[in-house]
Parts: sequence; C-alpha cells; structure tokens
Amino acid sequence: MANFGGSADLGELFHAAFRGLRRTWAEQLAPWELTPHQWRALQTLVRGCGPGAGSGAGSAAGASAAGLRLKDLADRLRIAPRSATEVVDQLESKDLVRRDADPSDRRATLVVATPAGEQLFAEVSAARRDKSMEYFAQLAEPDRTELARILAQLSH
Amino acid sequence: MANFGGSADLGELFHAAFRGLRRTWAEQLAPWELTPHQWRALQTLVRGCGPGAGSGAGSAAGASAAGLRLKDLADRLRIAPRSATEVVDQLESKDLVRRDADPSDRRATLVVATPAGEQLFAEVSAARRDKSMEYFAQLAEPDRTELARILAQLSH
DNA sequence: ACCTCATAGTGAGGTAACCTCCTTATTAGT
DNA sequence: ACTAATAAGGAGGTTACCTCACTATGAGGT
Repeated sequence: MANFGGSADLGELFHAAFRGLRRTWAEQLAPWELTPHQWRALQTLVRGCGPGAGSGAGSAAGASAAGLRLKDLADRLRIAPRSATEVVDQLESKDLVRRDADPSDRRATLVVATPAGEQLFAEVSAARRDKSMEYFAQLAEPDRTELARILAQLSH
Repeated sequence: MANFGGSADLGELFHAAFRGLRRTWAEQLAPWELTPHQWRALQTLVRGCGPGAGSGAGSAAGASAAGLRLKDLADRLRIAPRSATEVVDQLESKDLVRRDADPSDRRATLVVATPAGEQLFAEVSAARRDKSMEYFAQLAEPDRTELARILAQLSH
C-alpha cells in the first residue's frame, strides 16, 4: 500500500521534471523570442550542417555542408515532416534560416541557418553557459552523468 | 568541441524519453479511450480520496474521504485550476467522476470518482501490472531507483 | 517512351494539454 | 457592513504536435 510511491510515481516524477524543464527553457529563451521548439530546431540545423559539419551524422545526407533536408531535420527532431515544415516556417519568418533548392533533387529543399541564425545560436549558447542557466545545473556532476546514461536507455 | 554531446544533450535525451513515455501511455490507454492527462487526473482522484484515503497528503484538505476540491486536484497535478476544470469536465462526461457540493464551503465543489471510475482505475492498473506495460520496465531495478532519486531533485 | 510506385514538401484541418483574463458566487477579516 | 481573498468556470489563446490529401519530382521496369 505504501510502496505505491515507488514505481508508480516514476511517471509522475518524470512528468513534473519535464514540465519544469520546459518552463525553464521557455523563460530562458523568451528574451530572444524563441520557443523551445524553435531553439531545438535551430540548434539541430546549426550543429548538423555548419562549416564544421559531419558531427557523426547517422542520418542520410551527411556529406554536404549546405543544409539539412526538411525530412532529415524531422528525423533528427523525431517529429513528422509536416511538423518540421512548420518550425522552419517560423524560423524563416525571423530570418534565422533559409530554404535553398537541393541541386541534386528538385523535390527537396535544404534548410540552412543564415548568419543571423548562427549568431543567435552562438549568443544563446554563450548566455546559457555563462549564467549557468542550465536546468540540469541543479544536479551534481555524477548525477547528471547517471541521468544521461539512464535516459539513453529509455530513448533507445 | 567534441564534448558538446555531454551536457547539452541531456535536454535532448530528456525530451526524447519524455515523448516516448507519452506515446507509450497514449497507446496503452487508447483501448479505454483515456488520454494520459485524464488518466493522471483519475489516478489522483482515486488515490487521493478513496476509502483508504489520506496517503500522506501534503496538500490542504486531507481529512474527508468525500473527494478532492478542484483546486487541490489542480495543485496535485501541478496545473492551473482552470485546467483542472477541463479535465474534470472530460471525466464527468464519461461518468468516471462526479461533482459534489462541498458542505463546508459553498464556493467549492468536491470531485469524486464514481464506482465506474474506480473500476476503470482498477482495471487499467491491473492490465498495466500484468502485461508489464510499464514504460520504465525497460530499465533494470537499480536504475529505476536511481532515476527516481535524481528526478526528485529536479522537481523539488 | 510510358506506366507505376515511392518520396519531398506542404495546404487543410484537427487534437491534447496547457495558459491568462474576466466574471460570478461565496467566505473571511477588520 | 464593507472590503479583500478565494473557488469555479466562460471566453479565448498558444504550443507542439498529428493525419490526410495533393502536387512535383525521381527511380525502376517493360
């Protein structure tokens, strides 16, 4: 009866922690008028196709430094392609990313961060680092490592 | 440069794991036509005010076995009172919960699970246990404990 | 060349799970 | 009695997703 709190509440704990994370992210990103979702997409684009690209890409197009296809972006964010269209629309309207035609496939569009997008990414990253705005800074170092290890098992 | 993957991706991992959890929950609950949100609310109501009530309640009204105020439900679910109204509306339309007048405060309504609600709760709980439908069953026992410990720090 | 099939992106439209602001009844404090 | 706080809910909005249908294109077979 009392051990209900043991495993059943793992879900509750997870839920609560995730909501905290999202709220924190939203607050941190508010000054730049970015939603967490937009930030994740921008991050993926800058990291995944910048000048120093090819960071262990597991997906399809890993070669060209010219951008990510919408489909590949969707895969990396683990969302439906249609949802990637949406977030790219949002970022494009802020001039943080650009859609280029893929020279090798006229169906595809390559999404690439603009200089403004790259700069914003750098700014936000720096601010996060400086101000220890990381949500996970609450945790001691070994716990962070442990958490990462456990979570990796869950997201297989 | 290469250690980017260490701490920065904790957020990504968390995000991915949470999305997995939600998807799993949604699939498991689909046969009963419950959303995860509704399930969480029902769970809270059954656990928090059933015949064997008073499970170490930290919130306000812990005494009566007659139901939870909407506000207390909201607190336990960590959502705005307005959002609790919504989920109670949904559960009420399925006859899983009922709104009773609070005899001690005519502004308040007590939300209480109906017999049908309690039965559904028991059914789903049992099915979960039997079929190891638990998302966290992927983890070894020590990891589950460890995860709970770490998450508790985050959701303080 | 033609026909079929798969794939890339997107318009249309929908859902879950939240939110804030305002209003109404009521209760509590001075 | 008057004022301030509180409980619930109506109105309306947002984020982050989704599916389905459609068009443009590419790839394979005959």
